[in-house]
Amino acid sequence: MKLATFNINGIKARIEALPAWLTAAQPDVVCLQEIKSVDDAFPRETFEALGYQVETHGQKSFNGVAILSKLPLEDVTRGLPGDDSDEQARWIEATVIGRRAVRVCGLYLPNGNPAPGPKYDYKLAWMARMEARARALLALEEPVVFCGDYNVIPQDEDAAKPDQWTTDALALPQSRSAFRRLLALGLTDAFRARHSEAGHYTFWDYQAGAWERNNGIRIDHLLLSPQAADLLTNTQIDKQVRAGDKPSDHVPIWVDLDC
DNA sequence: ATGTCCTTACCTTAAGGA
Repeated sequence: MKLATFNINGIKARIEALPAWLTAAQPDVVCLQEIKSVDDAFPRETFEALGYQVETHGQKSFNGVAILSKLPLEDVTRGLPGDDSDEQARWIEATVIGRRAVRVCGLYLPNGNPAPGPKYDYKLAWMARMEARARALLALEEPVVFCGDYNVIPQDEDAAKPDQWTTDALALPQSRSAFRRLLALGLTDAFRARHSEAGHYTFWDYQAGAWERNNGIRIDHLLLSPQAADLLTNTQIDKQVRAGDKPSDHVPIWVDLDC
């Protein structure tokens, strides 16, 4: 089962680049972030024609997540538990029926800038809610994958220029600490488990020639429950997508699970 | 380097978010 995550920065703007990557990469399951679309406006037919079931959790203008899957999906749920007043569309779950059933959580973690401030408070509260949800799913002792745009640079080696991020919500100690708490639950950062060296990124800002200078950061992650980690056979970042026509500022990252 | 891109609304131009 090839399972990917991709922050597309607007489904309308990526209506050519996303199908092109799907056709080339052939993932079984894709979690999308920042679809920036309400459910009714999502161009589902484009992806159904490529063989994908489409489940969206959108909102107007901002945020919005979706799951595309060539394998059957069951028990789709929308929204991160823990705050009924939260109206931001940043979380979707589904069970993928492959040779084994895998619970997939697609997430778009709040950016949190400027920090300190209410946006940073929201980020940290959201991460605490995610920790609680992860704890509940881990108790099932089944394969679970938490994938998406975490808006967290886990360590300095995950940024080309870590000095540029020291006061940013993506790299502040509280953000990194909350990310480490997820790992401490028993989750595995799939990419870091297979690639120990520095210099692998999933995001390059549109500004200031970040791509041309390879001034990137690694903020898109797939965290695996122990039962999913046991099935991990491969994981890669599709960096070349950033050099394509009309690219997102993020690129896809994926895992292969033996199931 | 105040450097770009996407979306929406106040819609041929600016603002908010990232």
